[in-house]
Amino acid sequence: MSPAEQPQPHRTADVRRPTLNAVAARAGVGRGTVSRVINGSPKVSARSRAAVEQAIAELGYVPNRAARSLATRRTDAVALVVPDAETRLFSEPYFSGIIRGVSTGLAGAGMQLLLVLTGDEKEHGRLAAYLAAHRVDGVLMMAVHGDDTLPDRLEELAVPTVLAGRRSDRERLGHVRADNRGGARLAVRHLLAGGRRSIGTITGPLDMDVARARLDGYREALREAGVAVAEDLIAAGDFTEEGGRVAMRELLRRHPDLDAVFAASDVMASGAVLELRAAGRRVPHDVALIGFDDSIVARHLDPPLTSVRQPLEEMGRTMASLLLEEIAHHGTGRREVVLPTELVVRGSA
Amino acid sequence: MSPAEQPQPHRTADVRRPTLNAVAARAGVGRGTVSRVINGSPKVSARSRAAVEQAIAELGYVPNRAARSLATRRTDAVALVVPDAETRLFSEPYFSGIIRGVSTGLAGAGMQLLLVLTGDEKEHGRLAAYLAAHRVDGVLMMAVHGDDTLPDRLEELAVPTVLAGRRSDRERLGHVRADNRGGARLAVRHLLAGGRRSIGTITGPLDMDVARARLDGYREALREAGVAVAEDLIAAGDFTEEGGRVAMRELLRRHPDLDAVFAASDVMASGAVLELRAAGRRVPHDVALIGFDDSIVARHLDPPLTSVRQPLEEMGRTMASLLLEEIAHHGTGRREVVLPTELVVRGSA
DNA sequence: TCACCCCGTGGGACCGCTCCCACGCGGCAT
DNA sequence: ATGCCGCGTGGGAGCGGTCCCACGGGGTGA
Repeated sequence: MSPAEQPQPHRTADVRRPTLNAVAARAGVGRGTVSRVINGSPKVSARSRAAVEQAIAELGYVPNRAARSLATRRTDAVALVVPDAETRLFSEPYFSGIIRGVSTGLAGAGMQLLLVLTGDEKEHGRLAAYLAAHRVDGVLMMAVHGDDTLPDRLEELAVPTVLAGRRSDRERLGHVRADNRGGARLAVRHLLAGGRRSIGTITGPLDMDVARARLDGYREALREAGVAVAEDLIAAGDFTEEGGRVAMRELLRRHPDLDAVFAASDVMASGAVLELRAAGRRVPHDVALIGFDDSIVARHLDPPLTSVRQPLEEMGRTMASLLLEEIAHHGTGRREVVLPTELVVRGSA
Repeated sequence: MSPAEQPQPHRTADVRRPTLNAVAARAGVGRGTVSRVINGSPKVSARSRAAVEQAIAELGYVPNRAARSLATRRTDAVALVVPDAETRLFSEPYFSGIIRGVSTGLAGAGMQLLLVLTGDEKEHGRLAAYLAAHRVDGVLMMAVHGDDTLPDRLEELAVPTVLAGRRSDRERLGHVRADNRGGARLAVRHLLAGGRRSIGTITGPLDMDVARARLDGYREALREAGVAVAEDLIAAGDFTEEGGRVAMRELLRRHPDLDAVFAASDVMASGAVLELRAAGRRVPHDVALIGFDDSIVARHLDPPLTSVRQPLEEMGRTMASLLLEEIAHHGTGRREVVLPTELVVRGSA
């Protein structure tokens, strides 16, 4: 950090809060005893405990986090790292849901949540050092890309880390993800159950694990139904609306007779709808359509989009608890948790 | 905080980071000098500075925030408080845009961003104490309700605070808001320019300042165009889709001949669209429609919704800088900043 | 040449907490 | 009665910074 970036020195309004010493004096006990009461140590007599608790209440004492942190070498804070490029994704329920869960999960443990939006990968070196340097007890990362090296750096630095989603199926760090494959299977089974047989899919970028998993689920569902998987019914999108539109156009060109599409995201599905409409195909009459994410656009599409929902809040809570565990018992954690998805049936399929 | 809530004691991996003392030893200078270099004091000879900077680089030294915080009685952190009830609003670009701006604005000053989701108002007492107790240097609050007392508590506790939006036109705390009135005026002028004359409006809950401001803008635009404001062209919504739908139905009942509607939010507009469609009115042919917020639903409505956009990221940045100023020069701040809105014209009007 | 000043510097004294050692005291076995 | 044990307890010694005082040395003016 260059000197120029330093905030100007100042002092906050000098209303000094009561210290642990003040509590001790008022309660007529030593500092050690107060500390024990605050930290719930059992080795305190009922009398002392009562006296201390009363003094705390009377003084409105709240422990100074910085002092505690300095002494314990803990921070009681974790960082939630969100790549800046993905902040438009904030707009998706994805982030809000997960953040909510994370927040709930942490609050119970008295942990603070630091929100860190990172720019490009160039910053990652600095960021890793920053996070490692007694800043936070652990790190949660969202929207990790397959080639993101920040998690590895954090691992080297022995910073407990939990990811939302994995970078690949060889992910070594602890992470939480939705059952993307299972969700895709649900979607495609639903299409099959509706009598559709020529089912295309619009995938996400295949260097992303989610995209691959959803494609796998598509393949599995067809296979288990004894339907041959035609490779030209698979079109690659990029999780954008325009990408979905282009992919849909391509699918229609290759298979004018197709009667259903599973899109690996709602946003791509919304692009597909536009293209289908332009091509004079009615949804769901001519072509049934299912998306993934159950995002806001799903409800507002015409017709409303059938979509696969992930248990976002639970994912967030799980991330929090995995991280807390990893923080408490270094190295024990590093587990992966897969949570079930669910099909939300609306008008489009 | 009850003892039971306390995290179990533990130590993070004891890879001790270099301290300021280590840097001093390595550079062959005193602690004071190192501190001066880090904090950009001019009272350091070039020779010492160079030596210190080299030692810092070699050791990979990063100052310990807790220690600094303890000594300075600052935290270099601010809290962003978001009412939990509103977290679904995360889904709106509103939050993501503002958070982004805030994050950018703070990063430059080396400030950390603490995300705090609060539950019901009952928590506010605890929260205020918590925030005041040396936790953060300042507080940013989003989605403040007119009757929210947390800001007042913070004010009493002399915690620098900046709000997103104001609670009423008598707001005493520093805040940043969009020119809601002006935005509404833009919308209604656009409808008038399109030849519409029987223009209704769907308002938000009128106990909210934004809602009142947008209604005021509606009235002003009509008045300045010499169009009489018919009170029965005003229907109250509640910023929800269903509310928008109900309000639209009511407007159609009262004024079957109406030819345009200004909805105080996109979400309400999306409800209105459904109702208009159900009533066989074509948008924009029979009834032109404009929303507010330029949210995602706007782009995905059919037809795409003309809407008023707020400069969200700039609002966030401004909030950050107001807060930093207030923190630096206690009491100087407490300003209000109103940022201009802009009409994004799409298919619906 | 001497007094004075100022600049750069080292290091002591905190900031408020936790950790842990040592101590006092009552109860039990000897 | 004496020794021993263990429970509660007080308080010293840090944790890693900042602040500020006091001090040495070179330059300036008398």
